[in-house]
Amino acid sequence: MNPPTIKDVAKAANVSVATVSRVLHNLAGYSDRTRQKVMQAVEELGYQPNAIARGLVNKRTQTIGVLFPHVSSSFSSDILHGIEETAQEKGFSVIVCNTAEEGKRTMKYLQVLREKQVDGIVFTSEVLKDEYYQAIKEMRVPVILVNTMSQKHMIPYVKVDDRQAAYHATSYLIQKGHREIAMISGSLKDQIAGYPRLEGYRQALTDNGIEYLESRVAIGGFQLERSREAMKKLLTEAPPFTAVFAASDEMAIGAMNYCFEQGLKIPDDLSIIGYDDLKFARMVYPPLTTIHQPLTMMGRMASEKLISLIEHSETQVSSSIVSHQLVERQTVRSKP
Amino acid sequence: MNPPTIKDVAKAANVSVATVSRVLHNLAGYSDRTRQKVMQAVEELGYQPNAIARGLVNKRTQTIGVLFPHVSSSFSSDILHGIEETAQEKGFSVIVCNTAEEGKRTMKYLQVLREKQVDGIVFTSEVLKDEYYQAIKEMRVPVILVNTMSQKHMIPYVKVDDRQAAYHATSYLIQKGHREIAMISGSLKDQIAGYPRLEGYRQALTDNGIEYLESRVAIGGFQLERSREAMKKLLTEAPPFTAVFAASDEMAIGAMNYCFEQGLKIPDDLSIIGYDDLKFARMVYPPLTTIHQPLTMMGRMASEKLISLIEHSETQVSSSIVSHQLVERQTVRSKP
DNA sequence: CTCCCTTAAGTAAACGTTTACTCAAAATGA
DNA sequence: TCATTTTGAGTAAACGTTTACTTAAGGGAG
Repeated sequence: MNPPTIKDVAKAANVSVATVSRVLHNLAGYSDRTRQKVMQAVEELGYQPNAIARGLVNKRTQTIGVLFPHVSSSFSSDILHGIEETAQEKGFSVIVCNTAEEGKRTMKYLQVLREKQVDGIVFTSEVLKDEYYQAIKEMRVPVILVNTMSQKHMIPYVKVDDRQAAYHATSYLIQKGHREIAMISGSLKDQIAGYPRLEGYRQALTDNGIEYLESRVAIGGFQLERSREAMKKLLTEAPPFTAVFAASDEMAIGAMNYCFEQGLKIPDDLSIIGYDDLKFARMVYPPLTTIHQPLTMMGRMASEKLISLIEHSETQVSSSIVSHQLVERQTVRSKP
Repeated sequence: MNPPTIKDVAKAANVSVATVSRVLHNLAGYSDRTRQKVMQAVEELGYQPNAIARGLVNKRTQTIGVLFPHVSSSFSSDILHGIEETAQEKGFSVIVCNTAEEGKRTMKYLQVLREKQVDGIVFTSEVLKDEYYQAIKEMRVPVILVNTMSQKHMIPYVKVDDRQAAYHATSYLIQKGHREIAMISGSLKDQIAGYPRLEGYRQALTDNGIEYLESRVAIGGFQLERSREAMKKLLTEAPPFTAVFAASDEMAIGAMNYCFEQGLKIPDDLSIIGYDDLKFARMVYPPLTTIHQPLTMMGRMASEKLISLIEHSETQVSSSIVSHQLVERQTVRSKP
């Protein structure tokens, strides 16, 4: 009563397992008549190949692992969506691994992925510690970084240029006539979403002959509450300003929230530009002007790169800086 | 230069593979000295067991498959988060399967999961067609339904009582003094998020002696645009009303958006209550009063049930109606 | 008619584990 | 001291495939 195996098919069709395997793989070496017998047996028994057994001999599982710092965010799930989509098109399955805050579970998961013999790994939104790098190197499978990178190790990545995008956002505000521009930034220790974005902001200011004032930068985590506080701080402590660049949509929304509570109107009293273009950026009111990161596409690209690395074991690493896009909605207005 | 196998360890430790296996599994049958030799060899070679080989003999892969109609939504990713979390605690990995719109890829994915020999399946937010049921039955692995159910087949599920929750939402509006209450509903053909919620709404009205008017119900898809249109229709065509119950947060936000554009104030001019309590429900302004579905917890419960079914092959199905919660924020106000 | 090549198929090893058996030596008991 | 049990280990089959190698038969060229 166990699921039928290739042996059962062979017996039913009165041929050897090798022959069954051959017709199933469309290889040569059998007559049309044999083919028919085999197919019929397959049909009658409802035979389905066992990918585990196949994986054992082929040393390929057609499975990739994807590591995320926090699976539930809209951000990660958009990336995942892209990854999963092309993976499945190319015949791969994806195992999701939520590494939790601080990557507490990263090492454990890396081990699981190794034991499960995944063919490749996508590593997202987290800095690639040496420890991780070593572990992955030992597994001898390709990796792709998404929304993160490593200057120490040559690993292909897919991300937008955060510095440039932040520069773009800030320049846009300047171009709209703003000169007193505040920023809500992530932690400066954050080498991806923190420091580079601040640098882009600062550079844009400088390039346009505007003085960079530390007092106009508030550090607020990426969560809602922290950014409300940041906005509050900015509003009370900072010199007057007419626009703010928030390092994430979530921050922008938090800031907007606080402004509304204080009776400030957006964009009339204050312009705001966000970063990420998460789904809810266009759902809030007024719809948020922001920097669009093509997350789903980035996921797709990562998947493609990874799979081509797996299948052709190309050794050349090729990273992609994908271009962001500034999407104008209704939270920034020109200052006359 | 291939990864070391148990044989390599055996050779290095000068024992048989059986012995290595035994010490690795903490079984009896070896001296302390042998244990040490083995452990040392494991250490030196950096041996990691091959889960594929293990899966082949044990007929267990420690992997579950999770089917989603649309991976990228906040809704699904919260459920996924819960599932993944407890799965990993219990030593299981999860393969995500995005079945796409209309479950176009469901059958294909079911086959993949079968070939990959997953130990169980979580099926979410989609109606379980007979075809799916048959396929799963043939795989002989346990299934858990999340946010959906089947009255035809006895399959354990985890969901909130949509009818009751909608009743609750509507009653709440009534209790706040509203008597002219409109609704933005999903398709009535939707047996989960559509029809039952409308029924709950209607029942609450009736039970409170309020006439149910079909003109006060607008059908709008679950996306933003559709719900904006629905709100527009309501505003122009429906008799006057002071509150609206939206069958999803997304709908509620769309409706609010449209109201803002029309200069209506929420909750001053119109009260709105949503459904789901997605992350952004408390991020919009004003924060949305809504029905909370404990999605992450539902995911955890599903995982737990599934794994206990896998491990103890209990035959009793036990479903859970988890309780929703009405979370009061700022989009509903009492009518004097 | 032979020789050789092609075609159609079978045999068996290999993939890396787990585990039921087997077995020798050591420990125990009388 | 001898019989019996316990302990520490090894042997080999099994899991379900894939695939290199072998083989037998058939067909064509000379």
